Amino acid sequence: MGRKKVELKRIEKKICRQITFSKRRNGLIKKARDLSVLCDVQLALLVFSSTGKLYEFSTAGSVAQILKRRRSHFEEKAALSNGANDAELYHGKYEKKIKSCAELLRIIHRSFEDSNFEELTLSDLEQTEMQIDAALRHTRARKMQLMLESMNALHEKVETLREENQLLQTQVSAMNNSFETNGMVPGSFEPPSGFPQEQATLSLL
Amino acid sequence: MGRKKVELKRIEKKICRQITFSKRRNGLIKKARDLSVLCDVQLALLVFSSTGKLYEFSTAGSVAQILKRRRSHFEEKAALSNGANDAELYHGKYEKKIKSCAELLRIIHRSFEDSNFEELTLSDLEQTEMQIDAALRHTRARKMQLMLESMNALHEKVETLREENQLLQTQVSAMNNSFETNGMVPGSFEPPSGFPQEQATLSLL
DNA sequence: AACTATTTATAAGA
DNA sequence: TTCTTATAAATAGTT
Repeated sequence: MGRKKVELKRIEKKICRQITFSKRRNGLIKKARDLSVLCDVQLALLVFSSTGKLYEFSTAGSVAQILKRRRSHFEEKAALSNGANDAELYHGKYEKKIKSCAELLRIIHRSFEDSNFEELTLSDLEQTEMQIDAALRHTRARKMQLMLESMNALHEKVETLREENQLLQTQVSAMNNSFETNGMVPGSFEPPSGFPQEQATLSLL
Repeated sequence: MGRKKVELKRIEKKICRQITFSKRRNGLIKKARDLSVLCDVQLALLVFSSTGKLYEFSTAGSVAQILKRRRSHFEEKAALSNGANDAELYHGKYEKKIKSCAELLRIIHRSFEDSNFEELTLSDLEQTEMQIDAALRHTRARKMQLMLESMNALHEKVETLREENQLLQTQVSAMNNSFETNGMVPGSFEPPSGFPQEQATLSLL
């Protein structure tokens, strides 16, 4: 629609490309807006120019809302094809949980790769979103718990070793003294250099 | 562009609305594709029909890729508007880091407590959302890094102490032997019970 | 940025 | 749904 027909291929002249981009981007956004008004639909349009600039348009106030809705959409689909329920996910036996996790991953994967979204209904979206979010927090919390337990165990180990060490050092000193008071050659069993008192090195922890 | 001009308002007749939706949706996608080809840009288009069906179009293979790029985009933006850059955040001085965090918290607080919360535009809020989300992931990543560093340091400390310990034990044994060969009372400097060999206790770590 | 000759999209009808 | 076609809208090249 112009003075002459244009080929559908990248416009080589940079200036022309930029001008066309500007014109057509506005046109596209106008058409998107018209569509949303005329047909009462929500939509979002994201455009990255060749220079990396981002142009966004959406009805529904914000692109984020559309993306959220999109996420819910997929989550619902996942929920429908999901065999595992809450109880299994959170209170089941070990095998069940593992199975559920694998299931969950599989479902998530499928959700984001499949193309037949048409089969989804909207009824349980919110609930599914909550479930996945809960699963995420659950996983994170468990991870943190394990890490902290591990660190506590390490701290205890360090303390135990340090105490044992101190006792041994005391012993060595006492024995050296004993040697001395018995007129023997002292010093031969001093701790080798490179093993100092080990007291102020743990500031990082 | 049709037999007559249409008003820009919701089409009331459902049948007409659906037909128009179908036509214009296709038109919009075609225009989007043309724009991406002619001007060498990446874009994504998400449309939810009034019946809840999702229609997606994107260049770049998948919508997910565009969304990922969008996320990166906002993260960069957040990083730029944040006084501290990556290097500063990770290797900067304490004060700088604290300042950045305090700044962030202040912004978040302001966002949620100000009486003119209502006056913020949706795009403001969306940007804030993206920035906070980026900060969250940043914080999590940093936390993990520090925890893993800390655990590594602890493991090293344990190893060091264990070696030192072994050396001391060897010393004590040697000294006891020395006492013995010199006809003195042995055993008085044996390690007290409760300090066993400490060899197989670290399976957890 | 504005103009305008053309092409393109599409509303209504079949 | 699909096609047809009159007409509205978008826009390529120009100024």
